[in-house]
Amino acid sequence: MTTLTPAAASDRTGVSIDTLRYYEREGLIGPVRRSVGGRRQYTEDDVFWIGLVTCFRDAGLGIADLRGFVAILRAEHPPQERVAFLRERRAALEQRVAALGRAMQVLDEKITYYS
Amino acid sequence: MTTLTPAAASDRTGVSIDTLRYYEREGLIGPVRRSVGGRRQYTEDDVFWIGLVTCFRDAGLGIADLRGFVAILRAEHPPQERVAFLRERRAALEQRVAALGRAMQVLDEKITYYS
DNA sequence: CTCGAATCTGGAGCGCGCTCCAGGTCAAGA
DNA sequence: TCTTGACCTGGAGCGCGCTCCAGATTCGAG
Repeated sequence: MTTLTPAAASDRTGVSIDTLRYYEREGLIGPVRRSVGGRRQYTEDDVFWIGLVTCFRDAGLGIADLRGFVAILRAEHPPQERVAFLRERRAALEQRVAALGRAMQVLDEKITYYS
Repeated sequence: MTTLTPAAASDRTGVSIDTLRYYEREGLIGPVRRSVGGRRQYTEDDVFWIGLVTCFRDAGLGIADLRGFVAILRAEHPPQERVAFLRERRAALEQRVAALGRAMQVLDEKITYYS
């Protein structure tokens, strides 16, 4: 199976090498397989997962939130517990969207006013 | 004209007294009028403005962003410059909404999967 | 085999956005 | 007048999310 060096994984994901190691330390990704010499070998699955993490980070979730997300998806949990957790997270995101909507409305008012 | 003490302004806005003073130091609000003895006296206008700041903070804008916002609205700028700035800010917020949408979609997929 | 680039680890440093603290001032009630 | 509590200032401290650094190790090209 073909794997990626840290530099390649960084290029593919747009996440810095330092941050990749940080995420791994924090348990958000991996643990990533190592070569005999101890170098990291990122798989396609790793890259995909990093993409998910990035997606949630971009959406404003904190490291702790993501740790929770990882925990729920990785460990064995009854489906209903997972669904409950996921719905809760979704609701939180909706709150954020609402906050953004309010701010955009204020901007729109100002834009109208100055136009 | 009736004014509010720091404690009252904090109650009304939901922003801590420390944070109100911090915002003032950073130029996001005020400068707030003072009593003879040097205590702050918040006006209704101040409270309203604090509401705006809070709205944008909740939407995820940084202190520096808000300083820019304040500068554009307070100082004399040609309307078209203000509008350009406001539109730019609005576009940034749309980006954030899009990021949230992507994250919510991922959650929805997982929810569907586990349901 | 040698050299240089890439990677490793542990830990320090940094910018942000507050939050807290010490030490002093002001103001309203008993 | 005295006390008590809210408020003042300047500055330190903190949690987050990286980011950078030193010093050692590994690996591929020549």
